[in-house]
Amino acid sequence: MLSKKTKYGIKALIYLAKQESRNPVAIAVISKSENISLKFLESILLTLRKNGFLGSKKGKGGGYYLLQDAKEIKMTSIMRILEGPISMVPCVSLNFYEKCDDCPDENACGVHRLMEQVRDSTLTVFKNTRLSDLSNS
Amino acid sequence: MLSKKTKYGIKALIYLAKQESRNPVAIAVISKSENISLKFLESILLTLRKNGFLGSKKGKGGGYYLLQDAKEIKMTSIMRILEGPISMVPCVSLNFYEKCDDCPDENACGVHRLMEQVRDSTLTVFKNTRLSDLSNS
DNA sequence: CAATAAACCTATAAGTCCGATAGGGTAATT
DNA sequence: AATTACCCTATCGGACTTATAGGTTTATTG
Repeated sequence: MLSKKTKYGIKALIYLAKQESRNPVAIAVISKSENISLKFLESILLTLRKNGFLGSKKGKGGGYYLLQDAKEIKMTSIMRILEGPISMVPCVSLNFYEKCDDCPDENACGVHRLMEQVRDSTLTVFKNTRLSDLSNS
Repeated sequence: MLSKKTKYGIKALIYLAKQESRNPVAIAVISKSENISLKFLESILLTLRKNGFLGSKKGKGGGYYLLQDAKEIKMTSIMRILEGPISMVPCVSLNFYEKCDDCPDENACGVHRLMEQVRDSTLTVFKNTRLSDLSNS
């Protein structure tokens, strides 16, 4: 399941990508437009800023803005920051690998092989989608 | 994330598919072989039986066995029984659809469109994989 | 027919994680 | 100086997952 954190985060990024200028947009504005709890969104945008996606400006007229062009932002990187692993199982994760307790031999494990395929197909979608693909139209 | 319930369920099904005969296999046997908590596995096999995947036999010499040929069992149906929705978001689910609270127009939602693609690509994997594909080799 | 084996069923405990809230701190504008 | 809006930490309630406990029923076997 996609967490609301990720869902809201992507929605906010799309919102910012739709802006014509790169003027800061206040959290409250995004929050109202997208029906997202203000405080929750606050924490999400904070992590997006800390991870280099967003810049921020304090004080009156302040807010968040995209640091890169939406065409340059791959969904893989957004997903990994907000959601964490893309794989359904840690033993198949490229960026968040963990061994299974129960499984003595990954190569002999059918679940492992199945989940590798799922990971690859999902990854293909995220790799081929940029933020701009979601904000246009 | 794939729940342990699903992971264990699939492993048990693979184990049963690997049996040469269709003689019943006791839960305890599978539990030990696959390092799965006995009681937990018990409840998983029970739901698999109630959903028509497994038959069971009580008493001494009893256990569980596959009802269909492993070639006939699609991963989609296993996943939907054990894990529930295949989509990452309810608003995109074919079998477990739910509307989003926040989203006024699904077609205008970028997350929605992205997750449709993820659903389709994952679904393709599950549709093209049968239990026999995981138990052979 | 008694003993045993193994599936069946319900309840519940323990733990974890998510979503949300609270409350104040800090920096920039007016 | 006052206001605005981002920054940061802590915490809470609820939901879900994993696992355990304990007993019931059915079938086999000696």
